[in-house]
Amino acid sequence: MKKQILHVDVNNAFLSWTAVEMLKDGSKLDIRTIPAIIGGDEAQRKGVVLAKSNLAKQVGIQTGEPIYFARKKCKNLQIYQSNFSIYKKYSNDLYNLLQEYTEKIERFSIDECFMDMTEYLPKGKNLLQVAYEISKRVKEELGFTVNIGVAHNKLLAKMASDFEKPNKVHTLYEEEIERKMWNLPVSELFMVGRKSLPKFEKMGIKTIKDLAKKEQSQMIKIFGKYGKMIWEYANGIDDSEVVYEEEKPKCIGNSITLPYDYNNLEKIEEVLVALVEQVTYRLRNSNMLAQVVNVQLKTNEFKIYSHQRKLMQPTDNTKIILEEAKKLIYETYNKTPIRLIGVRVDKLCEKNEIQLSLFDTTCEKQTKIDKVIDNLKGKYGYDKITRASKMNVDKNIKFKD
DNA sequence: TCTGGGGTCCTAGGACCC
DNA sequence: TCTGGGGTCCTAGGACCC
Repeated sequence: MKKQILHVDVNNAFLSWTAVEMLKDGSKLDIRTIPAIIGGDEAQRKGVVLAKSNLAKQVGIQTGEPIYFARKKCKNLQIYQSNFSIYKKYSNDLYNLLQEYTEKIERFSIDECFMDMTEYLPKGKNLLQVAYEISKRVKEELGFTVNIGVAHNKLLAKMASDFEKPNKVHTLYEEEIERKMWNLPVSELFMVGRKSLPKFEKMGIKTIKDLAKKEQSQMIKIFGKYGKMIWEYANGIDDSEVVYEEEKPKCIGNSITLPYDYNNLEKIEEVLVALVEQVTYRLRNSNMLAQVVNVQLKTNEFKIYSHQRKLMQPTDNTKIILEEAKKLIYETYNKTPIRLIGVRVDKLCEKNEIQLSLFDTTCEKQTKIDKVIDNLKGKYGYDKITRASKMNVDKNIKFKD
């Protein structure tokens, strides 16, 4: 039986949600109707475009580009700061509304959901009618608009939701692939990024149809697994399921671009402490243990070095992970100016999956300290409680909760 | 490029085992 | 050692997504 899939994608999510929040706060201005972007803090060297209004898009502003360039393209561009706690709230509002239609919802990102409606179509309604109903309700009840892709698999639903925007519903059934999808440039295909584009061009692949018409064996020969996947995508083939049960994270990371390049291991270490504290806090909150610690340094020339090491035992202990991270930093740092520092814990496992007896007794004291601090953070706010070491960190750096 | 931050997945190469 | 072949595990790096 064919699957009945919807892909719901919020139009200009961060910008729309900011607009709705501002209107709710009494603003007379709807920033969706002017050239506007959501961006990071330029003073903190995080000045990239995170979202744009349609008018900003019309002058050629692109997501991910430096605000500096965006401003050049548009003199009267309005720039608003991102606020992820607001985005999370609106994302949840959307998810709750969608849940009235099916329990099989995959939260693909903060602003995108896949819905498997196969066993959940209401009597007398088809998939397309449900899509229109959702579209209308989201706009009326939540105040922002979505694009909805209607198809028989996830890939085609996702491609469909990317057609004309905003506030549109599009179908992409198998018999429509040739007419609606094959004429698009191959760069529009999901999972075709800027690195593979030049390679495709050399092979004479310009459109999705060009890719679809290549021999699959040739694509596999050149690109391996990746080649197989995108050839199937170009042909509208995708049998993956909507993953509606919440999955445990596989890694947890935190990184920060520094306000200026660091040349000094001590300063790097101070930042590292704050990053590790946040990562291990989240790790404990998710009831997981880490088996691998990874650190990452980005130089002023954007070269990225990373080092990782497997731990003797899985842990969620701040001190153990910090010690490992410090060692890794010593091994990674080669005295070039550092632009970004990152810490990640990897190969996570469930806490109850492993034997805790030995682990518990060897670092009982540290575990208790972590617990006390976590409780205080939970009670008074993450940023209100801090270890003494973090007090020394550059006052210019704004860490995240 | 004056180029963020959070993830997932894949691959190549080396170490080590029998 | 002028050293085979297959398998697993580990690390570094890179591609892609939003």
